Amino acid sequence: MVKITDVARRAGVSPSTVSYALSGKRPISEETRQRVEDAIRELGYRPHAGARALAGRRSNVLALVVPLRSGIHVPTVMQFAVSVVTTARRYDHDVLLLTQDEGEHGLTRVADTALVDALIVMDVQLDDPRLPLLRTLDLPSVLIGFPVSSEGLTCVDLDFRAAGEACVEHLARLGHRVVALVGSPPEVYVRQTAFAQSVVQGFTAAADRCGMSSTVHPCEPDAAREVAEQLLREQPALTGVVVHNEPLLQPLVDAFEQLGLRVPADLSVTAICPDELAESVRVPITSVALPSAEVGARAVELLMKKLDGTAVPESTLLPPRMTERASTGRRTVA
Amino acid sequence: MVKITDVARRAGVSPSTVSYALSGKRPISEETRQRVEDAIRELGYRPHAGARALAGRRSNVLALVVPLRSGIHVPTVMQFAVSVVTTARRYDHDVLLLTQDEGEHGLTRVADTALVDALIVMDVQLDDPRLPLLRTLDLPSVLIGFPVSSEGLTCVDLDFRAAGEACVEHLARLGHRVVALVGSPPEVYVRQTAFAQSVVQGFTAAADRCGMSSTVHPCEPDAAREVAEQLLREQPALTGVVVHNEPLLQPLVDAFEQLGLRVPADLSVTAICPDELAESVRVPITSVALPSAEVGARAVELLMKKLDGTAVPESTLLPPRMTERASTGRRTVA
DNA sequence: TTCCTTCGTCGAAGCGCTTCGACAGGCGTC
DNA sequence: GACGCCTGTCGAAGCGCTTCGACGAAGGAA
Repeated sequence: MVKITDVARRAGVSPSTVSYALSGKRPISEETRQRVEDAIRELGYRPHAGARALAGRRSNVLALVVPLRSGIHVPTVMQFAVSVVTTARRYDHDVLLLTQDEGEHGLTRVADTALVDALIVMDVQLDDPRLPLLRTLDLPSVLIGFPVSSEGLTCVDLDFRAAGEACVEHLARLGHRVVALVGSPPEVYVRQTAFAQSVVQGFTAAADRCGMSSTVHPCEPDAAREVAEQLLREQPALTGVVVHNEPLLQPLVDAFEQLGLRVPADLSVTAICPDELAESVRVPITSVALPSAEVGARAVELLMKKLDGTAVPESTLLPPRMTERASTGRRTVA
Repeated sequence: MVKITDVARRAGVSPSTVSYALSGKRPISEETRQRVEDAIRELGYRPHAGARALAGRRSNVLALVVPLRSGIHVPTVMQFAVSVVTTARRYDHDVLLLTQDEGEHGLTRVADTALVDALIVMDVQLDDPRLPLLRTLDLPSVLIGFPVSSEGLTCVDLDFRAAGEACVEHLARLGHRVVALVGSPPEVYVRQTAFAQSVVQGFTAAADRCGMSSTVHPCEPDAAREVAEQLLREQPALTGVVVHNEPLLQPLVDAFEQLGLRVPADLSVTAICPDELAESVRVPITSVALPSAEVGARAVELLMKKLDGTAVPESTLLPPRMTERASTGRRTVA
């Protein structure tokens, strides 16, 4: 293994000079820096991560806690994780993967052993048991999602409330008067996951504001047909649907069509989902994008600022971005 | 931060004794061990990961390289990753997440900086550019999937060839004579991904051996309808289908039914996919399980053995496990 | 009894890096 | 010209842990 003393000898300087040339924490003359860089290249030097972490009190590793529970959309999680890793690499950090099942112990462990410098926690619940811990831990952290109170924490997410509103308002502008929200599976609401509730709130508030009649339907991933039938039965005047349930989107559209409704002629459908998904449905769906990659990148950027000692806002709500596609149209008077 | 000297003082022993009590690398009297453990508990001691890595030349971290490319089934990857993390934790290791886009540099980097002790590489291609690197790197590694030659490497995977055979043989036993394989998207074959090719080989070989007529159809994820139509047009005598393409499974079954074929009365369908998926289709599918969790666990176990210095077999092929469900039946003579 | 082991513990020497204080030399200022 | 002040570099002191060699005590073999 080639170490810093080898580089120093080769460049004709002291190890500390090599270190400073690398970190830029003290001025080094251009000429010396060049010699050091050459030596590093020639010897193929790579600083030892453990030694660096020990002496520098920074491991340059972030922990990412991913959810495992049912009802979450796996590709979205994965896309998020990849974006976190990619962004972290741009800041010369690596990412340690933790699963939710180690729970709070996992967080304490990686924090206490100084394995990581900071934490990213996904799938935060309104009243998440990890919050007190995160508040006392002296590691910086960023949460994906919003608990009841984000006081003393840093949270990022799509503004789901605004997303719900945007869908309704879009339908309102198109003349629809009766709308339904087909939501996540019931267990997601029972868990009090913030984002699911926010959508409901935004949806309901906007519908009320626009004087529309609205209903909400939590829904299991394989219950497309039943929900479609139920909706038509209970709400014959329904002309607008908002879907906030990724795996259900395509089946639900299929079910409506099988029940004789044309999209968008008879029924306008909007969704809150990744753009990719919205575009892959047979009738491309007008949707508010679920920007996992952006959220991931943003989370890392916030964390880097915090590690620098820069203050960051407690909450970062990404504004919804709606893309009109083929699945929505003006209400045709029956 | 509480450190080993604090523990030592509290227990009335030297730091080295604490270290040995913890690692078990030298005999320690029961009484001393007890005092040390008490001190650790009382003080809440956690060894510093960096210091440990520096002195002990082991970071207790594994790198997991996950694929990002199109055509792979994301939930399967995720399930695999989770299983790797869970198993690694059982051996007191953590998992660093690397994405494929850092490529070989990522591997060299984490190896050279001694950030990790070992590597798990997913989505290996027949002629993977990373192979020479993995052979020369002195870190132990395990590959998921099989390249052309696994010489000097350690590879684990489902025995995809046998899986392909099992599907065909199952159909053969049921009296089917004309079968088709609906495979992964063309790009997967172009990339020479081993597992996809193995399925084709097994499928074809078994069909030949059984005197069946067989064809193979790589297929894009959204081309269900087209493929179904094409199959019926080009092979009117077709009565058995093997699907090796997760996202396509449900749509393909739907398409067949829409074309007037009942499953399994008119057409028997088998698949190679996660059990979970096979069970979630409207007609539960007879399938060979894609045991991501087992593969992940096995990969970690092999790695742990290698880290111990134990020799392990170069290739570990998990035998296919087939579960009969509702989608296959005896061929009804037309 | 003597000698050789084994057991249980300690002290000290590192692991490879960062960082602090020091200092030499060059510059601008009054 | 004396002074202070940057600029650029060095040496040394750790960071918290593991491990090696040493050593006293206890036990067994001869």
